[in-house]
Amino acid sequence: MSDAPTAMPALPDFLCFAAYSTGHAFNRLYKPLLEAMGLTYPQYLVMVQLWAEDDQTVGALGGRLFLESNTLTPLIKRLEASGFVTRRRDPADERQVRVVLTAAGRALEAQAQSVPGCIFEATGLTLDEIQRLTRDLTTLRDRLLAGGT
Amino acid sequence: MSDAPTAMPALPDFLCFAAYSTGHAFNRLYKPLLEAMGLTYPQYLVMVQLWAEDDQTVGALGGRLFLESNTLTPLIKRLEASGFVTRRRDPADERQVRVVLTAAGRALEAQAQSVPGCIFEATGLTLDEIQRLTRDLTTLRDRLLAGGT
DNA sequence: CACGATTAAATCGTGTGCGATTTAACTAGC
DNA sequence: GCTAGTTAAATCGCACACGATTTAATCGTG
Repeated sequence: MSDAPTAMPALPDFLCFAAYSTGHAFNRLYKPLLEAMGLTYPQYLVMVQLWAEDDQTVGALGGRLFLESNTLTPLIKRLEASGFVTRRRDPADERQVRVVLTAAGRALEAQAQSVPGCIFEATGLTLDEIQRLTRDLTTLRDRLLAGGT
Repeated sequence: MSDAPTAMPALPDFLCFAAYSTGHAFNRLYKPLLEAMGLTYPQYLVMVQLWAEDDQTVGALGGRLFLESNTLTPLIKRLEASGFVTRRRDPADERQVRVVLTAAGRALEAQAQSVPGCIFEATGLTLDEIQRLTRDLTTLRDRLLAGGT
């Protein structure tokens, strides 16, 4: 095993800070694009999932986003208030709430088509570089989540 | 230039989501370590800066963290309430507030010595891999921040 | 069938992030 | 040396995150 750092490193050397600040930088870049559609970034992530597969439970959405109902319930209620989704208890299991797109929610996908391209341009990276970085980060994230257990 | 994606990709393919979720995973890993010291993760980032150089203005701290006074002022007030820093107007320029470590704040650095090592272990990466990923993310972040102008 | 254990959402409180505005202090130009 | 413009913090409102708890529904075992 390599040596762990002993002295306190400087801020720019923190991998955690690089991830933290890059996440916020993405959020700032997305904000004006999504604001035009009436979405926040976490709301956009929920919509992306519903566009891929409609009629999902809160738990299923949260499982892929690594978020729980304490965060998702109010977020989805705001999506409902905006008219993009409806929420209803699953008749087969009343514990679960199923989230379903409205016509307006489905229509939003067309407007969102240009968003990934805009973000891609701003990264200044090639598709290969993006894929590698995404893979590396995903691996790291899964290790961190496993280590926290 | 490479082609930008046209169809809406799936969630795991989003680089932004990889950064977003990795940031949260780091936060969850840090939480129990920092909680024992009475800090949150953003508060820890401020303390790391003050340990490197004491007596900084809110603006200087925010410049390196990419945060503004709307976020930092209440955060630093909580650090003050916890007894780790003091805040006082700079006599030479009363617009600025200088943040200074207390004895308790300086003492906390010793307790924090083990934190980077714990995080390093959890990443499962080598120092080289960490440095490369940190560099790649920092480059990306700076491009995103520049693009948002 | 009963009943304790488990599961899914919702609720609550605290602490960020951040756009927008406000307040106070400095600076520049006349 | 006065005033317009700029700068630094602070304030305000809203939307996440998340630990902890609560509520309601289902499951498992006898």
